[in-house]
Amino acid sequence: MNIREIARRARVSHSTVSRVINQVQTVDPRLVRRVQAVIDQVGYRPNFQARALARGRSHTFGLIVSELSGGNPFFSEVILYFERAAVEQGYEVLVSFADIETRPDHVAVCAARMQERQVEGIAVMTFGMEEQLADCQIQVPMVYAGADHDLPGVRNVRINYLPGFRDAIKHLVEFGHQRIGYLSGKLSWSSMRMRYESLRRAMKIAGVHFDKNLVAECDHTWDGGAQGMSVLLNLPKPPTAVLCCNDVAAVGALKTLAGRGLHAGKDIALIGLDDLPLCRFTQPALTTIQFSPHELAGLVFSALLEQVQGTAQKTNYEYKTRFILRESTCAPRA
Amino acid sequence: MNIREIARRARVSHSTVSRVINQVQTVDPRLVRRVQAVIDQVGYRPNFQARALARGRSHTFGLIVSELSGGNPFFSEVILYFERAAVEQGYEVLVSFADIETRPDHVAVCAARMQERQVEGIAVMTFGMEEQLADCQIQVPMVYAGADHDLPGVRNVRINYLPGFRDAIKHLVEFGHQRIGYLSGKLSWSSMRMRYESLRRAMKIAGVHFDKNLVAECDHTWDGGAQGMSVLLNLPKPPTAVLCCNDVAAVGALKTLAGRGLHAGKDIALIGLDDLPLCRFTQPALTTIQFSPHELAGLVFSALLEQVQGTAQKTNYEYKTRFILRESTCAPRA
DNA sequence: TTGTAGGCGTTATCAG
DNA sequence: CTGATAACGCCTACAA
Repeated sequence: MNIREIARRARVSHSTVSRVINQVQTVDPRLVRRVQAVIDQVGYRPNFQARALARGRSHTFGLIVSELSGGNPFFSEVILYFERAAVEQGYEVLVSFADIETRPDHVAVCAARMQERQVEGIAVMTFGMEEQLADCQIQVPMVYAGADHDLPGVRNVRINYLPGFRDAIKHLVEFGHQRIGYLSGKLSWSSMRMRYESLRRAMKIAGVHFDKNLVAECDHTWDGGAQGMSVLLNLPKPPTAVLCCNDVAAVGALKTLAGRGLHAGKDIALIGLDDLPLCRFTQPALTTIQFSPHELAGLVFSALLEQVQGTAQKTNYEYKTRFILRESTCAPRA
Repeated sequence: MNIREIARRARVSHSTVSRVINQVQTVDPRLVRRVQAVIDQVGYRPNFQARALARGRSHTFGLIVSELSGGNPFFSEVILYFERAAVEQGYEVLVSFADIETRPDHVAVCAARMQERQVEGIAVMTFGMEEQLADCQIQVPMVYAGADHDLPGVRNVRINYLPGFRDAIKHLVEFGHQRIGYLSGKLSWSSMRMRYESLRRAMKIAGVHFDKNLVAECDHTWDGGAQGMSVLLNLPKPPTAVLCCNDVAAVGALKTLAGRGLHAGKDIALIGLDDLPLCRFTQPALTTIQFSPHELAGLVFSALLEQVQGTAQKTNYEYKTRFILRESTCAPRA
């Protein structure tokens, strides 16, 4: 069923059908009704691909997230809210999971596939393994989230981790903590480097001595957090408070603590990052640094839309983290 | 940059370029090299939309999940594995989140949008609110996951909850439990009805008295689980063991227990459903009924592919749940 | 206001 | 084996 068949049945030309479909106001109301009747009757729906081809616009965006997202609820929300924003603006979303761990070029592969699909823009939310794209030939507007340096001609929604870390450290210092540890993700990821740097700056601002030995570079996963916390606890003088590179790692850390009969918020202070819905349901409820997938997805989408529409006024966007106080912190324990 | 421009630069006809792109073997090797050189040089990529239009195949599938998935890691894995399977077969995936709570017709709206995009098939993984689609005019193959009855002309990957529930109940009965409670999701969802029915059957098989008063119909969310557990604990004679409609609700229940100074695996037996990665990291590690998003996504994708290719031999597919023993159960407490 | 003709980028069917 | 030519379904001047 196509536009010509509708035209035949409604005894008009296919142009008229096209006009009716596109709500062109200059069509005779009687013809509109006649055409619409046929359309409704046969349940006709315009072919988006043909439309895109003729108009030269696909009304589709690409969204690349990292495959590690699998177990991490953060990304599922990013996808949800990005998609929702897109649909509101009449866009569709092509999602790709880039296997950035084992295939360094996978982001580029995904981007290339999307480009074949004529996406009008691509949002890259892999948080730290995106530099590889700098050299590959992508011809459509791209927006990154959380890249550590602005690539030429590419928009980047910067993540400002400092406010969150600063208030977190301030909070710990008020409790009297001086030995503050950190469960870092792999520092080969730029987002992990940024978090690490923000922590250092926050500690400097607060005037706390930064001890490199209290940093465990693990993996921003459940298991990674569990292992990292083991490492910290096995130190001759373990930290009295620990920040984590994300909530998932923090929950992993909680397991290790439990295994040793320790309680966050009582024996040790623990702080996560992301503010997953889960945080409200751990024992104790996890104090964290908010990094809202909802807001971030909205910001990235807006940035991409502006790029595509050419209405971009701002040259850089920023997402500010903030500290969320719950129950997993406490004063240092002797 | 299009096929004609490549042709001009390589001094051949666009047909030849098309043949080179499509690896037609009968082309003169010298021409192949010449064309390929130009393609590489200008970084040309074929326009998938035009291709789809000409071929009459979009190589795209639609995947509809429920919007509630936001906070629930289960769906993020479903999307990941479905997409991965699709890409392996040369398909792309259009994901939609259906807001089935507040917009009863949203699944149909999403499906319609996908149809305009010429998807070759649609997978509906909303687990229980899909009946509304029975009457809407979708012209492409569809596969459901976990619908409670087989709709005409529509494939359904049945979820067999019984094995998981049967072994779970058996396990509890061996511990000596007789007062077994259940935290159900809304029974207006067919998947929740199916779980409920499977539980009843499992208890019948085990010869345990089924007490309707020990069932709390809440919501399959973190908060829902927390509230439901409150209801059960407030009963004059609370259950000694509780099964939950999913892991997220179980984690919510854990919070309520903690708030009352009770411990799963010590004071009360608690069993979830889904086997999220998170289960290994709760305190105690959550015993659960496995419902693997990975396997399910693979099964649904295969079913859809078979439908589309017309190679479907099986008329029904089944996913079997299974019991996963961890540490959140114990003998009943006096 | 309506219809005709041409084009979007590709594939497919023919002769040559 | 190659190259015109005609689809695919739609949009859009331009002409009527």
